[in-house]
Amino acid sequence: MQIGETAAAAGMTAKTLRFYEDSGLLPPADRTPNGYRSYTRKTVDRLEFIRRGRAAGLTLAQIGDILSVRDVGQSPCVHVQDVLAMRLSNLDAQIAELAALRDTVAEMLGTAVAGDPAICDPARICSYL
Amino acid sequence: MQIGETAAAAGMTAKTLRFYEDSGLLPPADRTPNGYRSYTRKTVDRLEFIRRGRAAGLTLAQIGDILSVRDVGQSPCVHVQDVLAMRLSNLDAQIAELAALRDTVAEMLGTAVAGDPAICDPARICSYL
DNA sequence: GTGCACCTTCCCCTAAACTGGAAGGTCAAG
DNA sequence: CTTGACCTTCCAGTTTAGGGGAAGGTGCAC
Repeated sequence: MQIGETAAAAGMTAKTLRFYEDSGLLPPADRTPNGYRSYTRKTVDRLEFIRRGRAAGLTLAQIGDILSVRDVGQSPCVHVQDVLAMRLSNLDAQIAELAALRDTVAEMLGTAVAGDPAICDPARICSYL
Repeated sequence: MQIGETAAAAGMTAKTLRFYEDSGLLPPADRTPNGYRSYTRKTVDRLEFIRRGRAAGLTLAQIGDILSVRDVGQSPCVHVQDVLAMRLSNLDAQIAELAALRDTVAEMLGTAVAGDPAICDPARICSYL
């Protein structure tokens, strides 16, 4: 597949794929004789993984860490285990943090819905937030 | 109050206040005869509102929308509800993605632990770390 | 009258994750 | 043979939320 088709399949632009290659999230693409990048279905899978990570609010660097561990397969390497364990606890911490924020926002929203808009005092802005 | 004192009262820096003024989140400050910006307690309230919004993960643009609705004399409550509801559903989606990713990583870790660490070649497998 | 801590504007810098555009190569269709 | 849709590299700009630091004014204490 050419870059545009691959990008479209993953819901991205060709620019983004080149950017990911430069950033090390994608390995240097195979080239056809004319110099065009050539991709396979596996690239689309990888891009979708990246997209899900981005949707989860991970940085490209964090996603890259996970991918690079994934790239060595199911290696029994102790260091890989360490990295994975660390990623896992980072993820747990991040989830806990977001969950706490979620509760805070839900509470703000609860207050907002419970309040009578007519009573909202413009001078104090809005006491919900 | 001078800018530094006001900023400190809101847990911010003077730079941030000037930036908020430039960004339209604060109205152009009153000036003392010597040209210094002069603030009142109301400014601190506004800054604290901004800080709470930021803590909830709202962008300055979203906070600015809420403030500008209030600034034309309308109660921003309904708008605040909308923004908070949207933020809440963003958070839920983000948490769900992170949880799915967490499972993936946990599974990778399970596979890694199942292997035999003794056959790990640190020079080859872990060189990218 | 000199420090010192404030304040002012101005402009540049940061990181992350792209996006746009220029200048040019490739290829199938009409 | 040319048009149009692709592709290539490279360089530059955008956005978010400020931070750094220069060059200079102000005001109070000693």
